Amino acid sequence: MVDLRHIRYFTAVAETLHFGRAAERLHVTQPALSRQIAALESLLSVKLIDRYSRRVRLTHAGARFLIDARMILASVDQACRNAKAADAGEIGELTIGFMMHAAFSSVPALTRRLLAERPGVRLHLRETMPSLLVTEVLEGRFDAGISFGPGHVRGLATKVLHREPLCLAARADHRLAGRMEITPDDLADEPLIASPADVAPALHQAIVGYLGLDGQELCVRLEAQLQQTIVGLVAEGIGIALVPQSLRNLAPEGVVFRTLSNAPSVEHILFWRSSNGNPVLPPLFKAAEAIASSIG
Amino acid sequence: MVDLRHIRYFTAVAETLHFGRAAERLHVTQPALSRQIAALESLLSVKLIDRYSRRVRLTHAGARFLIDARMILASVDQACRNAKAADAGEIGELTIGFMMHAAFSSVPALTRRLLAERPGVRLHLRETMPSLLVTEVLEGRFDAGISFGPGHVRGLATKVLHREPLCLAARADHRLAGRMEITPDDLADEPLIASPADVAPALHQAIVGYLGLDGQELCVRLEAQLQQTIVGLVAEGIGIALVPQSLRNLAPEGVVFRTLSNAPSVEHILFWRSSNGNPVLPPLFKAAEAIASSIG
DNA sequence: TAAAAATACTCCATAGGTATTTTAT
DNA sequence: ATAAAATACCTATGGAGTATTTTTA
Repeated sequence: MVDLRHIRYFTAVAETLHFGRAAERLHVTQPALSRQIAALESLLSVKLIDRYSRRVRLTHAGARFLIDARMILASVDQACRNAKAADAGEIGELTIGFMMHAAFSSVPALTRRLLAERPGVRLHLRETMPSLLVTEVLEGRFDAGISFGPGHVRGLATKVLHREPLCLAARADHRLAGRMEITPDDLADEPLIASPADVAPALHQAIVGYLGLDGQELCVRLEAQLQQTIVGLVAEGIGIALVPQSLRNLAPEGVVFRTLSNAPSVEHILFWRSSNGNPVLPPLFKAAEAIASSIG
Repeated sequence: MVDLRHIRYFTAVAETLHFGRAAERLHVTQPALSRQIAALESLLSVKLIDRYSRRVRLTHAGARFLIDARMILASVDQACRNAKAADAGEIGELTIGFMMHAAFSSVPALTRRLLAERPGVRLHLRETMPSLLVTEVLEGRFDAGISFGPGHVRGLATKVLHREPLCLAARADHRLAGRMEITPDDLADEPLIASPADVAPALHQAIVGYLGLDGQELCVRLEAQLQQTIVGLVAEGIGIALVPQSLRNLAPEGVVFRTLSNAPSVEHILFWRSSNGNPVLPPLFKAAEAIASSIG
């Protein structure tokens, strides 16, 4: 069976056209080299080298084999380096799922930093309904997720990526649109549009806490999973909402955003399965730490 | 040093994800396989496989290495087949030099047949001054040449490819242009344009023989190496010429061709260095024989 | 407890080394 | 006569086999 020794030895002879010097280059003796070349020719049933008493030449088949042999040796070398690079997280693939509106805040910051640090990494970004994110990460289809905190889930590790205040989203003709600053009292009788508690517990909690409804049910006129859907409904005049500030980036015409006094914040949390061994995860944590440290 | 055994063994384990079954597939025992995989990981300093007590999984580095490993094994296989194919003349390169006007007769016939028989062969066709052809072939820059017979040259082998009669080329306003058939006597006093004897001995001999000038000097008004140059000079009214029939294919306006009674023929000869070991030469001979057998 | 991989130990196939021969210039 | 590859013969590395142990689900 042909093996790399044959190919290495052949390449040395083909390149020097001299068994003695090739043997020297390979740190073996000339007879050992002669025998291996003969063995290779016998395995292939093809003469690769013409031996004359004072010089050596490649046959046409040998010239062809040299081309392939060099390619093979380069491939083996590359394969070894690739394995090391993959182990070090320098090349590889990473799939990140995220709630959609993070596409305008934490996702670009995180990916820009990771790719700058690891140009060999291929990222797969998957906009995903928040309700599915944790499952996808736990079951290994995503390496990491970004949402408003999955809470404490066994087997998940987390890191805060980004923090942003909530603000009021209302249509321009709404009575609160004229105010410069909004207080919880202003919102007391207003029916809100919001996500269900189970979809975004942290966001829900921030809103409930801000309104001072300890234990009371939040009065929700309409539920939607995605923040941009909520803003869309605000634009239609169906209600008002408390949404993360970054939603300004994708608001439709006619919606205004107003600062809340003592505004509560929500966090974008990066999370991953603790047992996930993808070597690209550590560089991702590092990128996450770097952008988290720039939180105000 | 990594060798193909490591790569073959790893691929088997990676594909079965089971050391026992992989060992069976490889016709070795499980401990031998385990040791070789461990040796590979140690050579790379990278863990390629995660072993659990009841199942085996690839690490990320292992998954990367599997991709490369399969490619390497396929390349080795291909390299062996290429060497055999090159040895059999099924793939390879062949350089053929030829006198220019053969481009309209023997060259297309020969190359069409060779390439139909050997689709993997790459042909390099080189239009070449006849005076250079023999040297190029003898010195190995061309594998074969096509011309009007190089005569007997030590170290060259030859094969007749094509035979064509000579005919008269004259300008339309020449006195012989009106004749349907020309005899040697008609040409007695006419100064001819022709190639020097050393450039195309066989052609020269055919003309001398036809005119019945045993030993006498051929009366040549003007010499040129290439037949198409000669026809060009005929078109300018500088003289007449006896040229191979295939020159009709590239005659300029105003030149007519007239049949010679008992016209002599010249042969297109394929020749090559007898010691040239290019495995594509035998298929070329075969193609040459096939088209030669269709000579009238 | 059992399936599956790792380890311990032995053996031998084969790659490599030394000395010599062959070959063609 | 000599440069260079092949051959003969011996040595020893390391890959493979058998038997056994370790590991964890």
